[in-house]
Amino acid sequence: MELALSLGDAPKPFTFLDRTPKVSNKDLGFCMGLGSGSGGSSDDKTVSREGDDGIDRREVIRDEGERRVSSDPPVQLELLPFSPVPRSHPPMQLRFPWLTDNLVSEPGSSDEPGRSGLNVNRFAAVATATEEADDGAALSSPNSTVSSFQMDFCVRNSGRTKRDLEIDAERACSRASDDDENGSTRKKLRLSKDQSAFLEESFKEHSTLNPKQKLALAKQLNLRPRQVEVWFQNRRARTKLKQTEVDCEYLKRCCETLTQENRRLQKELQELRALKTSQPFYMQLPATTLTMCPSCERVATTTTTTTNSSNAATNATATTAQNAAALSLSKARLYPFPQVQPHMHPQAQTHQAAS
DNA sequence: GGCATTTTTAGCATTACGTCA
DNA sequence: ATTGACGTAATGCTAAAAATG
Repeated sequence: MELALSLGDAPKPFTFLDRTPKVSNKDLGFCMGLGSGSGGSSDDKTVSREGDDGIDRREVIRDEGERRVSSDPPVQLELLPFSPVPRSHPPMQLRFPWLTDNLVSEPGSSDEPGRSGLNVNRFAAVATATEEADDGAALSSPNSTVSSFQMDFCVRNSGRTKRDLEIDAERACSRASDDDENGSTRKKLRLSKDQSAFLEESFKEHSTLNPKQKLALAKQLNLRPRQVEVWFQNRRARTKLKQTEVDCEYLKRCCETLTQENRRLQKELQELRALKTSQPFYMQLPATTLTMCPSCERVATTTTTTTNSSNAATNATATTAQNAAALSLSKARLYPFPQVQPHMHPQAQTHQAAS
């Protein structure tokens, strides 16, 4: 049994969304609730320096949390595989922003019929996020595409209603503001199923995030970059733990198998010893030994015959044959490793061929 | 280029919160 | 209503890598 778990070492673009054009009409996947924040204030921008230092980062977090509620309808993103696309709703596609080649640069210039690429600035919440990302991107990467990406998603119907998502966002905001009042209390926002599902899908592509990806993901999910970062850290830890459990289970089974095999071999050895004492001709068998070729240090098999027992062997041909068969079977069982091929040194081979 | 210092990041252990039976 | 178990978000610390002077 072998488990292959690729975690993807090198950062690379998420590819599962690259495939979306192929399944564009069938759809992708999960229903994503984006609680839209209110329009970004100038204050928001001043504090969106995630990464400058820990303190500043926490400040950003607080401010972003306050923004989490809006009267704007939340944007729902369907990510459930191949769910039907209601005609009444424009087709959407949630893309990772760093996949610029997939993005629709201008509304209406979509390469896919029926898909309306929406400029992120059309949504107040996203516009806010863009402003933050501009700051963040400017810090993390001067050539970052984060600031200029345009998210291509539209409102879609899903199992959850818009109101549900609004309630989610309101609850999150209410908790956040309560915490802010308390000051010292630890915030713990439970991510929605949709957010988790999207993060999960992202994790399948990348087990680690670069700053650009982190920012973009945070924007899309309306989370703080730190939350995305933490989620990935915890997710990696869970993966590792799970893998450890699997490995442990596997080793346990190996151990059990080997213990059983050991018992069986011990038993067989006892039987062979009993056979040896009861049948003295057992010793007349040719002995197979392993020797090391001195020149190339490879193992070779040699067979020697006990010469002084030839008569006895002749007299007991049948018995010896039986013993030989039993012994060879036993040897095969005793040493279930890849057999050492009889080795002959190249020089010896040429010599033998010549003679 | 080599070195010292600072910053960033991932990993890890742990804590604390939310949910559920 | 309470409680304990569990899952998981969040925190703090460390070491290594990367960036900077």
